[in-house]
This record gives sequence, C-alpha cells and structure tokens, in this order.
Amino acid sequence: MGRSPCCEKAHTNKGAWTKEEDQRLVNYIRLHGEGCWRSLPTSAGLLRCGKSCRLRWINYLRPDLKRGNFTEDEDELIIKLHSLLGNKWSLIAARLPGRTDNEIKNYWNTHIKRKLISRGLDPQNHRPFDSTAATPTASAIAITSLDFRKNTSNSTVPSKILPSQSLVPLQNNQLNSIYKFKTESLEEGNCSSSTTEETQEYFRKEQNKPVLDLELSIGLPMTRTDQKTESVWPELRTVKPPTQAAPRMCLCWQLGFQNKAGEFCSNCRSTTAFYSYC
DNA sequence: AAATCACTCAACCGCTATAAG
DNA sequence: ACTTATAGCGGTTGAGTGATT
Repeated sequence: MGRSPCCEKAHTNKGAWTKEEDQRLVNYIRLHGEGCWRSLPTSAGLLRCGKSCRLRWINYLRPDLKRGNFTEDEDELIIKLHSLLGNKWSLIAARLPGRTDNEIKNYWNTHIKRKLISRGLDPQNHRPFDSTAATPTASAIAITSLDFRKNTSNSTVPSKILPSQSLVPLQNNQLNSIYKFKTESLEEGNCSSSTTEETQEYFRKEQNKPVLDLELSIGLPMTRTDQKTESVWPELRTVKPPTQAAPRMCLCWQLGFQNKAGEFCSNCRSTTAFYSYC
C-alpha cells in the first residue's frame, strides 16, 4: 500500500500553457502559497499534473524572476560557477537571484558554450583544447561544427591549442574516485608556446581579475570508523582535514573574492589549508 | 514570396532520493 | 521492511520565430 496517485494522467493537458491556466495557477498560489503540488491542480481547477504546475510556476510565473538578457557579469559568474560545480544548474541558479536553473541551462547551451569555444576553451572542463592529447569533447566538437560551419574560414576558434591541465588519478587504486588537478604552466602564466594572441590575452585578463572563490566544505568529526578507514587507506590523510580542525560538524559554503595576498574577507578567513570557517 | 535553415526556450521525459502509507 | 508517490534535478525535444537563400 503506497500513496494514491498524484493525478489522473489520462485527463491532463500537455503542451503550452494558456493565459487562463497561468492566471488560475498564479491566483491559487497567491492565496495558498507554494507547495503540495499533488493537490494543487484539482484545488486550482487545472487539468494539469502537479509536476507541470510546479515547473510552470518555478520557471515562468514566479514574481521574483528576472526578465531580460543576461549581463556580462552574469555570464562570467555562470562560467566561474560552472567550472566549479559542473552541470549543477540548480546550484548555479541559487547564486543568480531571479534566474532559474532551466533558464541558465538553456543560456549555457545556446550562448556560453559558444563563447568558451571562441576563447579556445573546452566548455566541459574549462581548459584549453589540447591538440596533442585526446581532443575536445564530443559536445564541443558538435558545437564547433554546428555553429561555425557557416564561417569556417573566419572561425574564432584558435587554430593552435593550449597544453591542458591534466586530470591525474591518485596512485592508490582504492582512491580512483578521488582526483587531483596537476596544474601545469597556467599558474605561472607561461602558457605561451601554443596559444593564439587572443587566448593569451584572455588569460592575461583573467589573471588580473579578483579570484572568485567558491568553496563547499563538509567535514565530519573523526569517528572510529574514520580512524579505521585511515589505517587502511593512509593516503586519505592527503584529502582529509586535520583531526583537530573538525571537532564538530562543519558545513560552509563560501562565495567571495580573494585579495592579492590570497586572503579571504574578515568574516571568512581560512584557518586551515583545506577549509574556511565562517 | 516561398522554402529552407538556424536558433531559442518552454515544456516534457526519465531518473534519483526521500517521504508517506 | 516494503511499496509507491512526490519533489526535484539534468537532459532532451520540438514548436515557434527570425534569418537566409
């Protein structure tokens, strides 16, 4: 015995919403608030499933939605956040007030991917395309061929490609899921041998900008299990915080700008090599 | 003017984690 | 303990629209 079904799927509308449906949904939520999507369609007199109502409200009808084009600042923030979070659109949207995950996802696929490719960067990993290693990802190739096919002779994709930061698995087989980035020359800014002037200029500009720091840290007190695990996998020491730094559970999501000295703001000073605590 | 192409974005689909019965 | 629905997410689709041929 489980729950009863959320709606009569045979009697629900699909496709584009009408103005009347929108109005009904808005009126209902104004009166009763969000939530309980299961019962909402019946209560609001809508022939839609709750899932569809929720999506329509979140992505289109919510009054706090920001309309209009994305600004340059928003573009850059999305790029930064995507480089840190990947395709976690809801997390990215949480950092852009008034924007929805769906909107950002669409914008990414239609604009930003192209923008990164034009900078010579792989949109999947934000690293320069590597002509010697594998190749750009399939999606990047698809976009490149799709979007520049009308202008191949004048493509903005750099013809030469940067050596990339490579993703190196740690030695221990038991730690295959833990990776570290082997940072090559980009940090020192000597990525010059195989870049176009445009790409070099981009990195010069990027290095002069304040560093956006987005750090999600979840730490748990060291338990007996941890200690036992550590004895089996001593390499975990390299990725775990010092035991004394985690006397209690800590959850800290930090968004901020570092100054030139690499320090965080006074409210978010880093106390260890691994974590920052607010 | 008509046909075709390219792009955008709202909406749907399928999946997972969690809650409810 | 198990089954089933819900909420929420990311990926994909396709209708609508504007640009190009």
